Amino acid sequence: MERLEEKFFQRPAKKVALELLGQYLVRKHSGVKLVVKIVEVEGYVGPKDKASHAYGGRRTKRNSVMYQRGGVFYVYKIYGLYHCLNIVTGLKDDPQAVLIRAVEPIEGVEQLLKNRNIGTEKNLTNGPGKLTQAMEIDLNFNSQSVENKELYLLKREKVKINQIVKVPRINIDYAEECKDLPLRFYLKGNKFISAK
DNA sequence: AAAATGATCCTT
DNA sequence: AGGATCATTTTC
Repeated sequence: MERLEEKFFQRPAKKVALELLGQYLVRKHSGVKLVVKIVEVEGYVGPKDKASHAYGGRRTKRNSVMYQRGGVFYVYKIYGLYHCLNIVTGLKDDPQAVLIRAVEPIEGVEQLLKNRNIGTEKNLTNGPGKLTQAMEIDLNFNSQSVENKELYLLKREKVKINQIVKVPRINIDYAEECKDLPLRFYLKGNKFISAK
């Protein structure tokens, strides 16, 4: 199966976000292979996006990865507890990214359950912090290329536009007029969409 | 140097 | 509806 290369991500975040739905994310870790399908994403679209870490061209130790070329992972720790997985999009010095919000388990469910220390698929990967815990994704992947051996994406059939729901993003109440922008996309009817 | 803040999750 | 929990960011 064909992998998504850096080139795929070197386009506007909104477009990349839409096309990421239905694609597979693969994690290889000490001989175990985990495969999931991306079912929910959010776009963060540059310096004028008040919801973005890079709003106003802000550049800090944490978000500096967003200014790299599209096709590298942006992983950060939130609330001191959880990790969020993003993929940088656009060209160098254009800070855009797509946040992976929810995925559907395809392969390696046993290991995913074990990593989350729970017994059922309910609440297994339906949120950004949950999926990173289930797949053992942490700061080690920050600024790594999508073209690496332990975490990468597989190209799958493009999802039809009428199966995609477009709504405002979540938990960005501070973003004022930007908070109503429809940049959260998910697969209609999928059981692994994050709460709310 | 100190205070505030989360692109969240879990329990009540 | 509120608490956990702490690295990062912002403020003084």
